[in-house]
Amino acid sequence: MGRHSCTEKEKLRKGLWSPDEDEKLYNFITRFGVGCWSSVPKLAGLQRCGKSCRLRWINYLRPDLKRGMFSQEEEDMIISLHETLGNRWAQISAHLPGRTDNEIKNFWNSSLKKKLVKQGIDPNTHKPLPESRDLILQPNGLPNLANSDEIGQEFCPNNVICYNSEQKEYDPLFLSEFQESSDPIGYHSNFVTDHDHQNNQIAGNPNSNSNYGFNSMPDLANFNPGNFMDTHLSDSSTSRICSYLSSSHSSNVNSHTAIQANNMMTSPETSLWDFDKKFGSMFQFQLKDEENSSSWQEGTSSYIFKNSKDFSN
DNA sequence: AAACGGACCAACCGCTCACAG
DNA sequence: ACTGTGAGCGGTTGGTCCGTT
Repeated sequence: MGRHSCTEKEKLRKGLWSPDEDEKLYNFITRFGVGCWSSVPKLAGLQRCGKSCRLRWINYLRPDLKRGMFSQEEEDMIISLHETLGNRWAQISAHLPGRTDNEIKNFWNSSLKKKLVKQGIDPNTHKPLPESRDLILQPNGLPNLANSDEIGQEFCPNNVICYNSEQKEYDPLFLSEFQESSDPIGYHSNFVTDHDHQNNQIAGNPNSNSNYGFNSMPDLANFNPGNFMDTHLSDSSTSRICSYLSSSHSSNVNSHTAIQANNMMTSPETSLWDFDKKFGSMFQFQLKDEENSSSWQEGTSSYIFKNSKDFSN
């Protein structure tokens, strides 16, 4: 007898989450906190398995998620942590606040791994590849000057010329790789400063040139809920917006969001989980009723989640 | 303009672990 | 000690986007 996925037991939805589902889950978790995931779908009125809800919350809806491009510091830290921890993404993500294991894993597989290979470093062992080039770049993108005697050209930060010393040929690909990793502001435009973080300006700011799929995000730094239009939204924007809205009363966005998230988790309302054991179906009714009573958060978030594509397939 | 291919990322699957009964 | 259940984790897949031909 093989295992069955949670969606096989009942007719449960799979695939991408709709804004409506996101809203239900977000409202439920912010109200009652994280408890027994297996009863979340029932209580929140979702046709999903608890596992799917958990993943959606952790990887997407959580208000303390950072999103946006990885900074050079984060990149270095991932490489360094991977060297000691291996593919233990959850442990690695524990060292990077606001980043999920899934996000780091994807970043590693899609970008960092290739970058290391091109730098002549085995991404598994973090040691130089046997056939690696003579010029080994450090994780921060700078050349390892310990080997500089063997390098045909001197290292010059603004006018670097790189040679494969076997062929003594100019290697444009290698050069572009170097620039990409060493010039985070210019070429990549993905450098995220502490200042950016503090002002929550990373995602959605068209000036930030984020190429991580948040191009349709609104500029949250200048966001005005009154002028908020449907066109500002994408399916990947909702958590950021909720985060913003949740914290819009405070000038210190990040700390307020963190406190709110913390309060959320320790909310006395989490007693719902005990309550559910006895009065599950009855409470579901009550919960639906409560959703109709509006608060600023529900009002704004349902406004947000209503938008976007049709996910009803 | 259409077809194609690669990159990226969200989400699923299946396994392991922890814990309660 | 054993068993069942739920949570957590890592590998993998499939859809979408975007650049190239």
